[in-house]
Amino acid sequence: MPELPEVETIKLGLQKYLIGHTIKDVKVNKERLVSGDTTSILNAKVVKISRFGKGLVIDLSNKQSIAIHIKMTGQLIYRGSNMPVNSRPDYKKIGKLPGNFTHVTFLLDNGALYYNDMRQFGWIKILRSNKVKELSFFKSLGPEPLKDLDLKTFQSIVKNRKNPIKSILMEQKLIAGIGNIYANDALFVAKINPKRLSCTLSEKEIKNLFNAIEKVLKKGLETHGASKNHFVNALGETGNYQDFFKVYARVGKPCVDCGTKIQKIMFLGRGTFYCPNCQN
DNA sequence: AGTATCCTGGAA
DNA sequence: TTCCAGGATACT
Repeated sequence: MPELPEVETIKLGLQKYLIGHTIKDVKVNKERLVSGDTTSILNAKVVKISRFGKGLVIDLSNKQSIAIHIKMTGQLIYRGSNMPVNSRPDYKKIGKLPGNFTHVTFLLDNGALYYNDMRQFGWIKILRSNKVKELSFFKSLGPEPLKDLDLKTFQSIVKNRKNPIKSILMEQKLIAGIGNIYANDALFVAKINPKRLSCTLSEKEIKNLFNAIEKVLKKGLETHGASKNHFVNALGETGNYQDFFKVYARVGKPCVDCGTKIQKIMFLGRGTFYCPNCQN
């Protein structure tokens, strides 16, 4: 599921409900997904929640942190102790918590945070706050779009390589946070074929792509993420970006610009969607 | 650059 | 029953 807009949406929700609250207990049902000492965060207060690429970091008052990557099917859902669960609008989708896929539960002084992960690809690492940046995932992250990725940096990333442009967009070491959905849609907005080698892009195309990345990520943020599959926000509610997909998951449907049928191919091991007319 | 891999469920 | 799924990594 989750790419930059989705993880950012979760982050904003967690900030709202967790900051200033104390972790009273941690229950781990799937040891494989968790590393570090869970007792080291008991009675610590949540002071800060950050996102780096598709990763989340919860900083605690005792200089410990919880680093989380939810990968494909992870969910972080908060339920306050005073929320009447059965009446929640998301209850039908999420159901009882903890549920079958709840692998970790953080009990707080104001409720609980549940980590669900059907495919169990995600991870939660508990460690000293000053060690987070040493984790290989965070250490190797490239610049953040909408933040420290400027056009000049983007140009040098693109020009100096002869990889397919789609692989560059999705490479977290080069640019943080873009995954398959937003890579597909950004390439469509910029009218660039996903297979094009990056070094063959003109100045104009690079600029268009840079703007397209901003545009689709901002739309993703505005619509609170894409909930085609498992993504839900910190309250278990779905997002709306799936209603604005340009090409992603729209195989056989008409291109929003020219009406040509959107094609799907397997490329770089991922479903790749494009308009054969607009994206030559 | 391509493929297998960690898992499970839903769609075809 | 087979294939596919938005991630990241470790191989060839």
